[in-house]
Amino acid sequence: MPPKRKLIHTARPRGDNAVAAICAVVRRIPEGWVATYGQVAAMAGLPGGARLVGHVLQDLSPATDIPWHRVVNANGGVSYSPSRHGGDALQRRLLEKEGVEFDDKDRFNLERFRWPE
DNA sequence: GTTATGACTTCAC
DNA sequence: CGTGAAGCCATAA
Repeated sequence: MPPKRKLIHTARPRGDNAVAAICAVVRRIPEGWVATYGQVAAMAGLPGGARLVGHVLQDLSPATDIPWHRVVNANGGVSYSPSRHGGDALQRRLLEKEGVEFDDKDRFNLERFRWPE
């Protein structure tokens, strides 16, 4: 057994560890439900890591089995950005296919579709 | 090392 | 209900 490491004063996993934690959480989101970036971050043990969640999702392979489209922002809507190259529109389409209803402001009832855990 | 940017959030106005 | 500022963390230049 290697000598004990000098110091690990962080209870918050970083790096690959964080990526794995985030993926594990997102994978648990049931079909027809959604979770916010902040919610996913908190569940992964990364309070305040909402932006990190976004970066992780952007790095995912296009053929990933992770339901990335069920991760939305705190306004109850899809986060639109030019850097997504249309992936944002795809996200909305996938959500609608799973039963999430958008209003004319491109938002849905977060209280109703938010993953309860 | 610093600065700028981004699939974010929250609070003040 | 919209806007702006500050906080947050990783990445790119």
